[in-house]
Amino acid sequence: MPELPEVETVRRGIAPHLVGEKIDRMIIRQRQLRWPISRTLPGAVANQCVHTVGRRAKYLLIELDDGHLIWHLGMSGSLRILQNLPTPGTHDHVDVCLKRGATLRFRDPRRFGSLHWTCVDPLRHRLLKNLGPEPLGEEFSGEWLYARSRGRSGAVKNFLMDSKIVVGLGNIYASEALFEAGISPVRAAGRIGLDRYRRLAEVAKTILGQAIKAGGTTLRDFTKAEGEPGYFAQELQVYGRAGEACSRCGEPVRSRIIGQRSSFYCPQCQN
DNA sequence: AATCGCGCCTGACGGC
DNA sequence: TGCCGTCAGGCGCGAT
Repeated sequence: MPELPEVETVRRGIAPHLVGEKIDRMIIRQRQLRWPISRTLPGAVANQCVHTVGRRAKYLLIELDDGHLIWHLGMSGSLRILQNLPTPGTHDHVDVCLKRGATLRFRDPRRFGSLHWTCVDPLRHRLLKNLGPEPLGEEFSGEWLYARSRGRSGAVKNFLMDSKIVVGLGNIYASEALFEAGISPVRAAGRIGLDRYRRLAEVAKTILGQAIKAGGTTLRDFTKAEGEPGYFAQELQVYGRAGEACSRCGEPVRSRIIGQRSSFYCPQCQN
């Protein structure tokens, strides 16, 4: 389940192998992802050079001569750079073959990922145009959260995971940030003060920054571009730790479903 | 405008 | 051993 740090790790892993390279061809074995891949995509990208590999939220933006690939890994997607091309497995849906021989291979067992092509500003694409600020950017702050949360009665965890409020805070990091900030995940977003939101924004930035530095969380399907796992899973304080002692007070960590998502928190430390 | 629930899909896991 | 039901999970979307 790639979250933002994982996607950023993938971006950094594949970028050096792609930038400046020319695409020979694209092979699509399975079009039916979250949205069907356009039939015209392979023809559109052939013989184009890669200029940059960027990211907006969890979307990777691969800039070519005449447009951008907008690539989402869903929850089980991976992108690998391969020099010697093994026979594709059942879930290896897309290959981007470069002229000089390397291949970018997309594997996605659950097919929640997506791949789009756009010839205009990718930030204007329907999937990107309404996204909130990047969590590591300056626009994202306690003040921002406070202002946007006034009058909202829903649980703060759902508020944090709303991509119009801030992107890249998925289920894992939302739980972790709320634990660090000492805020109950079910507290109404509109009933949290500025000081607590400042703390929340601060810890969110710290946690995401540390996770990126560590190379992303390792859970189930995730591995970095080169294949080795990230090393952040051991740093998670509450996620996936129901029943274990809270690292701060020793009370058992609890889990419950909030907004159809499993959530983890310490009933003693978070209120 | 905010909020809620759905559905896409497969692998892992538990129960029998 | 094998089969089956259940669940997780990102996130856009339609309904309320």
